[in-house]
Amino acid sequence: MKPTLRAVAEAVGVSRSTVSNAYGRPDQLSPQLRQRILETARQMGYPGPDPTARSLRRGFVGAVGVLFTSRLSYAFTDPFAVRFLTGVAEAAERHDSNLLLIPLPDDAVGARTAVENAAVDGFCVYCAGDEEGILDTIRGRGLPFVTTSSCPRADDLWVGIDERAGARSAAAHLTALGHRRVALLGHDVLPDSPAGPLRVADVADVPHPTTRDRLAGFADAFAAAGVAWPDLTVLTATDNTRAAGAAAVSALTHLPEPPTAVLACSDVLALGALDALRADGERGRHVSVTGFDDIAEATPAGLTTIRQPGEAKGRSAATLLFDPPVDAAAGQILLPTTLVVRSSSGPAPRS
Amino acid sequence: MKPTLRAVAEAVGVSRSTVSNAYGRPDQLSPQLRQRILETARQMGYPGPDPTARSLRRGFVGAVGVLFTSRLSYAFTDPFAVRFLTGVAEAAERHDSNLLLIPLPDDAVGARTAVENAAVDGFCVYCAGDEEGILDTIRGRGLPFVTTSSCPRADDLWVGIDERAGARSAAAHLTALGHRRVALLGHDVLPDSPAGPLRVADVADVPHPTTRDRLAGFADAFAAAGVAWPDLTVLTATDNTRAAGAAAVSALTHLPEPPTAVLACSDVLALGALDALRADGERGRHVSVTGFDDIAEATPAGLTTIRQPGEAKGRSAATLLFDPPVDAAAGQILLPTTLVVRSSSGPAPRS
DNA sequence: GTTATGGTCTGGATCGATTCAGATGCTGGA
DNA sequence: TCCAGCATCTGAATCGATCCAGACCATAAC
Repeated sequence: MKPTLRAVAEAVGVSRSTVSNAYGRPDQLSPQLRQRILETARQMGYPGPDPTARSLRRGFVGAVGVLFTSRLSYAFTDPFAVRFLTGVAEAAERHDSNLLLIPLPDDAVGARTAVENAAVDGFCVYCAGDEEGILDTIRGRGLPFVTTSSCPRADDLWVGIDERAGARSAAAHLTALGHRRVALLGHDVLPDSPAGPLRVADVADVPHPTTRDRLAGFADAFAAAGVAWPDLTVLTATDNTRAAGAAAVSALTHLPEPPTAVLACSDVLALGALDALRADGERGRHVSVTGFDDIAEATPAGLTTIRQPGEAKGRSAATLLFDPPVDAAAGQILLPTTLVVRSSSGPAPRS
Repeated sequence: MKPTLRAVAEAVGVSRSTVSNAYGRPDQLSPQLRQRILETARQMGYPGPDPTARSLRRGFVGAVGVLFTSRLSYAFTDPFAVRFLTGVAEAAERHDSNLLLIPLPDDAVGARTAVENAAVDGFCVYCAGDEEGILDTIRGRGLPFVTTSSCPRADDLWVGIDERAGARSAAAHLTALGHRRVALLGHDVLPDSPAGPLRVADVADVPHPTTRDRLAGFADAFAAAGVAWPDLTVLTATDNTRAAGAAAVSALTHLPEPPTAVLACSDVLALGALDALRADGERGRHVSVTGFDDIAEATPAGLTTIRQPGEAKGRSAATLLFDPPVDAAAGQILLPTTLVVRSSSGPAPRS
């Protein structure tokens, strides 16, 4: 067993306080004594104050938790999530904090205990499924947190974009190009539905807030162009991955009258859609595709998409957490989005 | 202030032990009492046992630390690191552990304290600069760890590839194609050197173990083809990023007799090299480029590279940490590498 | 020769839980 | 009736530190 601070104190013949001070408050004891303590500690193989004991006494941990929905390994499949994380990491670093990655199990109780058991000073909530439940649990612990998806209370910290408006501009771009018969592609649009086309009575029924807002934005623009919600095809993917996107879209290619465009709720899904359409040959090649996020792969793929600042989102979130603004109004940060037009979108073929 | 377990105990009129058992060992008390305790706890707003106090007493934390060199935000710029992390995350998940991402400052003392202050049950060391110093600090804490770069002691846990052999096969591919005048590209080849060509007296002088091994592997193959070490151009990039790779290579394009191939120590550097060469126009387009890792972007870019299993590496590392093999020999896992030939490499132009 | 002043160092309380040996009361079997 | 056996609950010790009020001593000032 490794020696404790107490053992070092006894070995040197001083009080525990003094040894503690030798590490944490060098100005509280003479340099000579400090030197002697550190030296014997080294000889005894004392690794320094135990981090856990220290945080218990001090009342803070030095880590912020980042909450992800579903399996933790999925967190990294979306490059946008990685960019967000990069931003959080950057800010955490500046505040000498570590990052604790916390996967949220799908079941509500599991998610609850995950949040309750995390040893952290605060949370960044990146896209949690059961947003409300999670947030309540965090509030229950009395820890500060920042959300990045929708539904914050007025006094919550939040950083995000106008999802709906962003989606609307992507869709407007397509309506301007003449597209009317289109498919909207999201993941987990309705709970437990299989990949492919789906009947969604009302956008409001979609549980996942981000997906809901983006679909609503798409619908807005098409409504303005005279295409009502029931006339839009909705596709659901089983995951937010390229492969799942491809799988969902491949169901389309067999239709007698396939849509002239696919509007995806994320770039990974959009890239998957492109994969599926290209596999379909000449016919698929003329289908327009738009994404959302503007991840790095979007550029070489020529994907038209909505750009949102990923690192900035993460950075702002962590910064809000570390230095909460005195003014509650400054606790909500709205980041800009931009429509980036590339080669994946073009005029609708006239029928 | 949030109530503590003690407060709940007093409110219900039972001992603290009993409340503790209500949470941690339901079989130790009657269901009715347990129900009553949980109910009052809820009413009082008790968030459940404090994670920090719990880990102090229990002696374990439920988190593994992942150690990265340099700034944490860099950890995510290399897709290969992300894949490794994905693998670690997957295994950690299965063992109900969280991931604590730990950035290692460049200075030795900073790195030391970072390792000493991390509240974790063990470490995955992903590519640490001052490998030896870091490992000694971990050993000093008496915590288990797994390394992924070289220099393990015989009784250390390790998972990795034969870096040198992998690099050798990439280089052999190029020598077979007739390349003799080539440049080797790594990052931080020598400490604090500016981007571009560099004089390296001996490969052994390169501090970064992975870079050293790969350069040595390149050199092996060229030595076998009659090209001695001093005749190989060595380029250094300031970072392991695409941009830095491009910057390092752009210095080459102005040479009267540019190399016919660039062998990079990583795919991101290789992609940067391609960027720089393409910017150079027709001339650059005929320079062969090879990478290392086989990240996702390598495929669309047509990059010839050495594939190593990223997720598997991470998964094996975490698994070794959680279930240490009884047999010390099983503590070293060697993963395979494969040469993947794509369009970025071709025959050397005859001069 | 006192009294401030200030630098060092100590003791004991405390952070918030878990653990384990043992107290208590109840049931069933001999 | 008595005791073993079981389920239930308690108390005190413990995990490994940090914090704070005060003790102690030496020097400086009046």
